[in-house]
Amino acid sequence: MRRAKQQLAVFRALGEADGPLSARELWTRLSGTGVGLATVYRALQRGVEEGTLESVEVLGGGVRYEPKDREHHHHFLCSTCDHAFDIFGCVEGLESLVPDGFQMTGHEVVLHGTCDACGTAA
Amino acid sequence: MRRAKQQLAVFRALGEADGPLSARELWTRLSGTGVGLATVYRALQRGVEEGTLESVEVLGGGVRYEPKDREHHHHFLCSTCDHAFDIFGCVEGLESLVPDGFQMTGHEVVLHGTCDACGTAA
DNA sequence: CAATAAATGAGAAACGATTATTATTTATCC
DNA sequence: GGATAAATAATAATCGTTTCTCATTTATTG
Repeated sequence: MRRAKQQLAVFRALGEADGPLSARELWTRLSGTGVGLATVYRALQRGVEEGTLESVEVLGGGVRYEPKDREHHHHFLCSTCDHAFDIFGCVEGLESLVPDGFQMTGHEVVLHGTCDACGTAA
Repeated sequence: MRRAKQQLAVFRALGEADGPLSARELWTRLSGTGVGLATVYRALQRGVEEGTLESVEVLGGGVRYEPKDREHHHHFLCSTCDHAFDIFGCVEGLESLVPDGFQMTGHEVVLHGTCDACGTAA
C-alpha cells in the first residue's frame, strides 16, 4: 500500500540537513506538520532496515541518523548549539595507531568547538 | 574525615584499566569486594569534581571515565566485546577539515573493529 | 569507650530515550 | 462509494542509567 507521507517527510528532512539528526531533532523540525514522535521513530527504523539510512553516534546527544548515500565524511559538534555538522575529507595515519593483533574495520573522527553561527553570535 | 576506602578502590581500578570504563563496568570489576553501584557513581562524580577523572563518550555504551592525567590518546572500540582500549598517538591533517568560520577546540578519534583477544578467539 | 561526621549498600525513585498499544485516519483497489 | 489494509497520533509502557533516601557502618578524635 505504501502511503507513508509522514515518513517521507522524515526522509526529506534528513536529506536536507547539513548533518546527522536525532529523533528528537527531527521531530522538532517537523513540529509544524503534526508528525508524531512515534512516526519519526518508525521512519528511522524502516530507513535503517531498508538500508537508506544509517545511525551514527556522535559523542554528546545519543544516536543520530543520516542518509547512507552520503560519501565518506566525519562530524563537527558545536559545543554551543549542540548541532552536528558533516565535514568532508579525511585524515592520514590511522593504520599506524592500530595496536598489534587488532583489526580495524572503521573509524570515526569528531571535531568539537564552535560553529560559524555560534562563533559570530558570541 | 575522608575514609572513602571503596572510592579509592574505584580510582585504583580506573588507573589500572587499559581504557575508559563505564560505571557498570567498574561495578562489575569490583563485584567481589561488595562495593555498591551508588558508591561507584559517587566516586566518579567526586573524581570529576576534583579534576582527577574525566568523562569520555565513546560511541556505543554511554559515558565512560578515565584518569585525567593520561597523555593525549584516542580509543579503539571492539565491536565484539564492547570494550574501549586506549590507543596512543594521533593523526595528521585535522585542521584542514575545519570549515570556514568554525573554531576547533578539540577532537576525538575512535577506531572500531576487533581486539586481539576477540580476533584470536573467533 | 563514647561522640561525631563522613561513607556505605541496598533499594526506591527519577529520568530520558525508545517501543508497544490502540483507536482513528487515509490511501488504494474494486 | 465501500471494503480493506497500512499509516498515523497520542499516549502508555518499557528499559537502562543515574540519582536519591535512609538506616547502618566505619574511621577519627578525645
